[in-house]
Amino acid sequence: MTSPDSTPQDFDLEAFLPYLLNQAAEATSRSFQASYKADFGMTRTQWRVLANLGKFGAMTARDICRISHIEKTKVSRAVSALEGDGMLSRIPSAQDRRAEILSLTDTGRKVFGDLGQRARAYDADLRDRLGPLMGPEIAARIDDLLRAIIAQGDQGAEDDG
Amino acid sequence: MTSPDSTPQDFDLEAFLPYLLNQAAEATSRSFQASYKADFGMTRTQWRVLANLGKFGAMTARDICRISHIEKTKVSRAVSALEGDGMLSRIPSAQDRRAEILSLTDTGRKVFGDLGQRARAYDADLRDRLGPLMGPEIAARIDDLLRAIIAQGDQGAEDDG
DNA sequence: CGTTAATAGTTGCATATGCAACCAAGTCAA
DNA sequence: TTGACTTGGTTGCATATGCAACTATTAACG
Repeated sequence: MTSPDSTPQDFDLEAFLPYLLNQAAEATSRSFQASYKADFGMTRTQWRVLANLGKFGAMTARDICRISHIEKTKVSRAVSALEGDGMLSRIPSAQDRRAEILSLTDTGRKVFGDLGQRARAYDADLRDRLGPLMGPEIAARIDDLLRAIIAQGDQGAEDDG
Repeated sequence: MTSPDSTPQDFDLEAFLPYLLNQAAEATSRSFQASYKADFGMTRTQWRVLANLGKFGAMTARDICRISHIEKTKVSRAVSALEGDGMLSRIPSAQDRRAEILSLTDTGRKVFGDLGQRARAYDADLRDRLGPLMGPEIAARIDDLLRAIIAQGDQGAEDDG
C-alpha cells in the first residue's frame, strides 16, 4: 500500500492547479508582452491599467484596484508612469479631495486602440487553436471557469488588504 | 456600424485570456503562498524547484528548467537558497563537469512532504468547489485545458532563451 | 465641535525578477 | 592540436514588486 520511502507523499506539481495556472498565465502573457514592452516601453501593470481605463472610462485609482484586483501601490506607480508618458491625466475629484479622477489622453486612447487590436488578434488566435483541441463545449466556457477560479481564490485569501 | 468615438476599438480586458489566466493564477497562488512563505521563508520559485526535485528525484538545474519552464537564473538562485537552507545538496556530475546533480536532503524531503500535503489539500478543496459550479465534464478537463494553453503559448514564444 | 477611526494615494526599503554578459567545460571540425 | 561554437551555470545591474509606514482627507461618534 505504501510507496517506497523515496517520496513520503506523492504530491504531483504537474497536477497542482496554482502551478498549471501560473504556467499558462506566463506562457500566454509572455508572448503578448512583447507588444507593449518593445513598442511602448510599458510594463504589464501599466498595460492593464491602461486597458481598464480604456474599457471603463474615467475613474479613480481605487476603482481600478477594485475592478482589476491589482494592488494599490502597483496601480499608483503605473499611473505615475503612464502620466509621465502622456497617456493619462489626473483631475482632482470634487467630491473627495483625496481622490483623483484618471482618464486617458488622446495618446493613451490611441495606444489602447492599437494594443487592444493586437490583443484581440492574439486572443482570437489562441482560442482558435484551443477549440479543436478541447472541443467547443469546453472552449466556450473557459472564461466562466477562470472567473470561477478567481472568485474562489479571492474567497480563500480574504486578508490581502 | 461604428461605435461612438469614445473607444476606437472595444477591447475587453475582462475577456482577454492572458489577463484572466493571470488573475486566476495570482488568486490561487496567493492564498497558498502563505504556507511556504510564512512557515519556511520560501519563495514561489524555491517551492517549485523543491517540488520538482521531490517529485522527479535527483537531476540537474537544466533538467528543472526544461521540465518546469522556469528560467535558468531563477532556478540557479532558488537552488542556492535551498542549499543554504539545507534542503538540497549538489554533487558534481561525473559525465559533465559543468553540471551538478541536485537532490533533496532529508530536511528537504520532509519539507516537501509537509508542503505537498498542504498543497494537495488546497488543490482538492479548490476542485471540490469548482465542480458544482462548472459541472463535472468541465472540472474533469481543467488540467488538459491548461496544458493545452501552456503548449500553445510555448509555440508562439519559442525565443525565450 | 473634538477626537478617533477609516480611506485614497504615495513612498522607502528590502527582495525577486529579466536580461545580458560572463566563466568554465564540452563539442565539432579542419 | 587548435580554434570556433555550444551549453551548464553564475553574476551584475537595472527594474518591478510587496509590505509597512506615512500624509492628507473624510467619516463616525461621543
